[in-house]
Amino acid sequence: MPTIPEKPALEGLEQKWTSRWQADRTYAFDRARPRDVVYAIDTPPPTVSGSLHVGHVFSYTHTDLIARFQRMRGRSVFYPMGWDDNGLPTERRVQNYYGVRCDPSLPFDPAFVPPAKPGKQAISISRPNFVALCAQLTTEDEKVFEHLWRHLGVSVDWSLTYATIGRRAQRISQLAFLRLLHAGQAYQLEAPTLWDVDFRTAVAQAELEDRELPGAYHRIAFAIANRESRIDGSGIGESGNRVFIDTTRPELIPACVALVAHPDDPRYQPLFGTNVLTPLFNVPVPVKAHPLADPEKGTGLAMICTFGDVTDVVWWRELGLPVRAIIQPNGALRPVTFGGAGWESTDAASAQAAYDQLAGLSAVKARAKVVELLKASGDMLGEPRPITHNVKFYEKGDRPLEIVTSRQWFIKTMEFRDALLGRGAELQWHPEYMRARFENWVNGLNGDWCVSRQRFFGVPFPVWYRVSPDGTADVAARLLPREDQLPMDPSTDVPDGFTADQRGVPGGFVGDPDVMDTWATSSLTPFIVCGWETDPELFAKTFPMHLRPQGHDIIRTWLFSTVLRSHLEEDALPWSNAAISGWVLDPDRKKMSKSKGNVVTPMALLEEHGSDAVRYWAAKGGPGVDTAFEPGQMKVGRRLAIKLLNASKFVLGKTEPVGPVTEAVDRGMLQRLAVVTADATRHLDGYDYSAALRDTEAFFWWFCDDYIELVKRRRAGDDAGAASANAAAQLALSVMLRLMAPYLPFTTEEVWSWWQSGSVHRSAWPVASEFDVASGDDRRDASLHASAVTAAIRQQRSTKNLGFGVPVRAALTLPVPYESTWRAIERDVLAGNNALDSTVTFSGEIVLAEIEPAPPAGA
RNA sequence: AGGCGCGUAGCUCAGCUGGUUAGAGCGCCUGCUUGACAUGCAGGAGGUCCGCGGUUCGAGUCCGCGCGUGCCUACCA
Repeated sequence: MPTIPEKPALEGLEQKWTSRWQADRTYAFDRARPRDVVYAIDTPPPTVSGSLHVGHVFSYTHTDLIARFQRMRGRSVFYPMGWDDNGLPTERRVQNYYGVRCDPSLPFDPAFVPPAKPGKQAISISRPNFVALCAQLTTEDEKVFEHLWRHLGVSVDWSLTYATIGRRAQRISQLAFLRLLHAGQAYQLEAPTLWDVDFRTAVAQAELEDRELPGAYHRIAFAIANRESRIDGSGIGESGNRVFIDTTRPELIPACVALVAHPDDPRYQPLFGTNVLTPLFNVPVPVKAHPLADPEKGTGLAMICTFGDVTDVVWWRELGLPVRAIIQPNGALRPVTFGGAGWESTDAASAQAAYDQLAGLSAVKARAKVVELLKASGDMLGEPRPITHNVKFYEKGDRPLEIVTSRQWFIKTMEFRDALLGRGAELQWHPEYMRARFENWVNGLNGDWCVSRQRFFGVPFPVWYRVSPDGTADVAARLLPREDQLPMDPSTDVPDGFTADQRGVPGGFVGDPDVMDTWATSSLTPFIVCGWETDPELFAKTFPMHLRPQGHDIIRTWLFSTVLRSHLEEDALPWSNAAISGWVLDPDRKKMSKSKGNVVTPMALLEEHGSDAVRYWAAKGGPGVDTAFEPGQMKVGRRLAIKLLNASKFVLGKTEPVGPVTEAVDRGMLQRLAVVTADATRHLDGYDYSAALRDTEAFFWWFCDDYIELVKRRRAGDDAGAASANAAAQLALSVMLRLMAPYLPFTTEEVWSWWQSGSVHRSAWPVASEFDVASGDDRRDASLHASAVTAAIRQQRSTKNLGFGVPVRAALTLPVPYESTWRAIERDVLAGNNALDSTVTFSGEIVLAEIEPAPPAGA
C-alpha cells in the first residue's frame, strides 16, 4: 500500500531530497562500467568569486535535464563540477575583501593574518600570502555555490569536484604547457601586445570587447619636408607645404613613425616616398602607401604610431617601420630624449621642450596638453570634431587598451585554423546554427594566443631562466622542471643543480614571473576531470567526452580554446556534442545584467517559487533560445508540480483491484502515452528537452482533466472495469513520473517514494515494451472521441448554466467514424459527464450535443 | 559593413520535411464546492502568422527583396 501524505506539498522537498541523494550517492559516477555506457559532461566551472545569476540557473538546468535523461537511459553519467577561481576576478575580490595588494618583491610572511576589516590603505603582502588569501576566500565561495546547485537539483557527482587553481589543475596546465613548448607549439616573443594599463597585464584577442566612447577628430598638419612636392586636393593645406591627417589620439604624435595613404589615392601620389615632419617635434617620418588605408576616412592620410591600435601594428610590421614607443605599462608617457638615435628631430630643443610637458601624464591628460600645444603652434586646423567610436577594452578593464611591446608566451593558433574549422564541422552543435559563431571567430583570428598574464593568482609558467653575469635574466637560457616535479612555482621552487640562495644572482637562476591566462587552464577542463596523464583508465572511459554545455557568449573563449588544446594534445575533439544555451532576457528584451540592476538572486528565486518551478521555466527555453525572465512561467511550473502531487495522490489512493487493461478508454490512453513516450525520447536524444517537456506536459493535463474525469466513477468500483482503470492509471503514472523526473526531480522523487523503492532518478526511462498490456488494437481514437464528446457536453453545460452537479440527458449527433468507438466509450462518457442517458445519431462531421436536465430521481 | 538568429493572440512562446476552420500557457471575461487538487474545474472572447513579390492545386511553413529587432565579427587614422 502506498504511503501518501494527507496534504501533499512542495515545501521542504529540496532539503529532504538533496540530503537523501547525497547520503545514497544517487548521482555517483560508476567507473567500473564500460566506456560504451558512459556519458561524460564537461560543464562550465562557474567563476566562484563572481555572483551567481539567473542565467546560471537557466543553463545549468539545461545541462542537468540531459544528465538525468541519460542516467535514466542506463548511462553511467560522469558529471563533475569545477570552480573557476583562477584569475583576475578573484584577485579583485580578495583585494577589496581584505584590503590588501600583492607585491611580488616581498618575502613570504608565515605569520601574516589579514585584518578583520579592510583598512583605508591597502596592505602590501607577498605573492604566496596573497595566493593563500585567494584560496581561503574561494573555498568559502565554493560552499555557497555548491549549496545553490544542490538546492536547484543539479545531479552533479560532488565527489568529483575540482578547482582551476587546485593542484591537479595546476599540474595539468603546466604539463600541457611543457608539452606544447617541447613540440614547438608554445613560444615566447617580444612583440606588440594588447595591454591593460590598470591591471598592467597583457590580454588576448578573445578577451577584448568594444565599447562606444566619445572621441574627437583632430585635424593636424604635418610639414612637407621636400617643398618641391606640391599637391592639390581636399584635406591639403592651402599653403601647399603642409598635409593634414585626422586623428583621435593626438597625444601619440611623438610616437608617429610614418604617414600612410591608399596606394591608389590620387591626392597623395606625389608624397609617397617623401618625408614629412611631425608637428611640435619635427621628427622626419616617411609617407607610405598601404591598401589598408581608407581614402574615405578622415583625410585619407593616416598617422602610424607605435602603437595606437592594431592597424598600426599591421602597418608597422608590413611596412618595416621602426619603433618609437611612448606609452609605459602603467599607461603614462615615458621620458624621451629628442635628438638621440630613433628620436631624430630637426629642432630637438623645441621638441624636448614640448615633450617634457607630456612625460609622466596619462594618455587622456597628454591628449589635452598636446591639443593645447598644437593650438599654440598653429598645427591644428579648427577645433576637435566630436565623434563616438568603438574602442577596444579588456572585458574586465576600465580604460582603453594600449599596445605595449613586451615579452609574452604564445600558443600557436594561426597555423591550425583550417584544422580547427574541421573540428567545428565535426562537432555536433545544438542548435546547429551556433556552429557559425565558432567559424566566424576562427576565421577572424589575427594572431596566436597570448597566454601570459602579469598577474599573481594563476598558474605559474613552469620555467626558470639563468641569470647573466650582468644580473639580468637570460630568457634564451631556459631551465625546465621534470614532469614529475609538477606542479611547481618557479618563484619558490629551485631548479635541479641550483640552491635557493642562487635566486636572482649572476650565474644563478630566476623564475618566470608571469602566470597563465585563465583560459590556458579552463581550456583543459576535459583533461582535468578525465584524468589526462594521471588516470589512464578513467581517461580511456571518459575522453572524448559526450557533452559540452555552455552559453554562446563563450564560444570564442572556452569552447574555442578547449577544442584547440584537445586538438593539439590528443588530436581529437574534446566532446561530441556542444549544447548552447541562450540568454536570460529581462522583460524589456534586454540581456539581464548587473549594471541594469535587474538581476534576481537565484537562491531567493528558488525559495520563492520552488526549485522544480524554476527548472520548469528554464526547461521551456529551448536550446540556444534567448528566454524572458518570467515569474509567470515559474508559477505555471509550480502548478504543474502541485497538480502532479494531487493527481498522484488520487491514482495511488485506490490501487486495488488491478487486472487486465480491457476498457477502450484505458487502452487508448496508454496507447497515446506510448506515442508521447516515443516522441519525448526522440526529442531528448536530440537535446531538445523543451519539446519533450511540451509533449509530456500536454499529455499530463489531458490525463488529469479528461481521462481521470472519464474513468473515476468506473474506477471507484471493484469489478473488472475498475481493475482495468486501476492498472492503466498506475502504469500511466509510473511512466509520467519518469518522463517528468528530469524536469521536476523533487516532486517526482517525492511521489515515487510513496509507492516505489529506490530513486526515480535511477529508474529506467520508459520504453515501448511497457505498453504491451495495451497493444494489439488501436484505441487511440476511442480515447480522443470520448474527449470530444465530453467537450461538447461541457460546452452545453456552460451555455445553459447547468453545473456539473445537475444530471442531464444528452442528445448527441456524432460523426460517422464514431460509430465504431461509441459503444466502447459510452459508459465512461456518460458517467464522466453526469449524464443519465443519451440518444445518438451518426451523421455529419462535427460533434454536436444537446442536453437537458434529467428529471429528478423517482419522477 | 558582413554573418547568424528572431518577428505568429494583450504577454511568453509552440507550429518537424508546405495539406482541412492557425495552437498552448499566462492575462482577461462568464460560470462551477464535481467524492485528488479553489494551489482547483468548465466555458468564452481575442490573430491581415512584419510587409511586398514569387514557386505551388495549396504558403505561417519554401525562395527573393524590404522593414524592424537582437547577437557575433569587423570598424580606434
